[in-house]
Amino acid sequence: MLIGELAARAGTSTRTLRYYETHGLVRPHRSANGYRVYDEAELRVVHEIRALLAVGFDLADIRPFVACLRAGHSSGDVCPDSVAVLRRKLAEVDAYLDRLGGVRQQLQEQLTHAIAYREEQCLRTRRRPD
Amino acid sequence: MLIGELAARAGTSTRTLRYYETHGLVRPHRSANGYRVYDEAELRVVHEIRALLAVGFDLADIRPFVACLRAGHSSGDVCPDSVAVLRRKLAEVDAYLDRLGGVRQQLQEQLTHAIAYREEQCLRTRRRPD
DNA sequence: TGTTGCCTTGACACCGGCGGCAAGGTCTAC
DNA sequence: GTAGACCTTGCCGCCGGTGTCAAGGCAACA
Repeated sequence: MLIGELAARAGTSTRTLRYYETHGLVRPHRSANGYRVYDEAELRVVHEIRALLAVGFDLADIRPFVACLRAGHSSGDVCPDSVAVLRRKLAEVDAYLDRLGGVRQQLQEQLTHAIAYREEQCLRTRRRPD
Repeated sequence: MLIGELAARAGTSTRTLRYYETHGLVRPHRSANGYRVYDEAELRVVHEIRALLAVGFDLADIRPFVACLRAGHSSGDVCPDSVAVLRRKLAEVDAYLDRLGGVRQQLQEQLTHAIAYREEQCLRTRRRPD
């Protein structure tokens, strides 16, 4: 399979596949003319990468999952390094949820305050019309 | 007040203040020698900018708040444009919280699955030790 | 007069995941 | 033989807020 076909089947671009390669995630061999040649298993790898990116992982975080697949496991999740990343990411997400909850609350308060202020101004204007 | 003093008092850098200026948020006048001169009110403006940045606003979102302060209001929140931004941001945060909740759940499931798989492998190994 | 310490503008660097273009090689079909 | 569709490497651009450096002007004090 050449790079264009893999890109099409994985729903991404050739540019992206080359980018993953420079980061050690995808590993084609080369045909005599220098073209990248991918075997079927790489399709699965690319899907794993895309799924994890969609969740918010960066490429460095994804590496253990790819290694896990490459080691022959049917899921990229089950190797120790992957589990460690999953745990860390879960903690990060929890922390971010906390922070975002605080932000939400602050925004809500600012909004409430602003609206109350505006209504008060409105009433005051009615009482003393220009 | 020159730029260095404002930076020190606002807890930021001169580079940052100049950057805000290019984006129309801070407005110094100039002394005869070309130096930026800030009056006291600008300190308040910079604090407003920094507070909103910390919450996750970008500079474009912050503009109405600064304009509101500059219009003489004691809070940057109370003008219509600021309220509109607050509403929009609140909606964005809510959407993001939703999405992040989904991500959290997916991570949790992957983790649960991986751990279950590993335990099963562990037991199987015990039953058939090499 | 020289040093120090402020100020000025301008411009490059960073991060991450690509998009997109250029200049060129390769393969296939007509 | 030539058109077109693929492939190659390499490099710039983007986004946003800031760090940092260069080269120079200005103020004040010894």
